[in-house]
Amino acid sequence: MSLLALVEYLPGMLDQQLKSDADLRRFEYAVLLRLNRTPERTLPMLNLSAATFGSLSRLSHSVRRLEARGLVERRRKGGSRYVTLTHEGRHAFLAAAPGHVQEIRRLVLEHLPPGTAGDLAALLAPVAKHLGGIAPRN
Amino acid sequence: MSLLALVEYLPGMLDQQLKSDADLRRFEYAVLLRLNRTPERTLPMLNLSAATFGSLSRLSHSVRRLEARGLVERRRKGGSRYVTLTHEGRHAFLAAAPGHVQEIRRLVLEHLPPGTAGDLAALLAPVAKHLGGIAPRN
DNA sequence: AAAGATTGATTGGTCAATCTTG
DNA sequence: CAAGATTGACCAATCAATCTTT
Repeated sequence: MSLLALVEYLPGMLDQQLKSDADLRRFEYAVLLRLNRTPERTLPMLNLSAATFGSLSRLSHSVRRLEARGLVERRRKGGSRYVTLTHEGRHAFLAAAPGHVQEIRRLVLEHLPPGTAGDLAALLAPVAKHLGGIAPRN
Repeated sequence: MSLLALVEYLPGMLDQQLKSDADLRRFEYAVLLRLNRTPERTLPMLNLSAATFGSLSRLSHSVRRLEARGLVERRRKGGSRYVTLTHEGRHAFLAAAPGHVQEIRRLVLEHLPPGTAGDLAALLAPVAKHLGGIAPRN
């Protein structure tokens, strides 16, 4: 039940913080984060959708908006579409990251019994793995 | 990170199951559940919104739809509005519950290391309590 | 035809403004 | 006026249908 409460509360609260501090949705932040972690700051849509836990359709809409804001660029190459983080996008991500990490710390990590973050990770890792395995790939 | 993955995946998957098996959203299910647990199957909007982790506005929209489907009724009493589960609503809930519980078991509980469900609850309880305490009451 | 990606319609949620009752 | 509740405009996610490149 606590897990379900978290699942209900957390997304909304994280969204609010990101929106008011950086004008980004959680999902948009995840897109920028993944691109920034990648050597060429570039990924094909399909990989990006897997890395962000989102459907291709959701990603496509989201990337269109991010491109309109100048935070990413798209180019076609073969049967795939590559998305690249722009300088402006990188700046937006770097500006948003500390506040967001801090918010997660404030909302979650600080309230775990001391020293149990690793235990929590160990419990949830197999669940996350399973969900990732059966998630709808649309 | 596993927790964040859960928070991304779970809601969508639970919604899908509920929608296809019972034509209900997660939040609507929560509304029916709470009303069903209550002696007179009746609660004022404000209490119901707290019990379902939702804003008053969200609840209001949601209850309007549920009423249109005959699953709940509303009546005004003093400064408050009371929502009551109808027979039809109770049936819908009872029909949906086993499948939903089963889905949670299948997605989450079965993949926790055996005997650790209690540990997980112990870790997350203070976090859930904190989030409940600072959740926006709009 | 298949894989990758996009689009458009619909719908649920959020936010801010508003209504209603005590 | 304050508390409880509703409304409407807007935005993002979902779903199904479609387009494009190999």
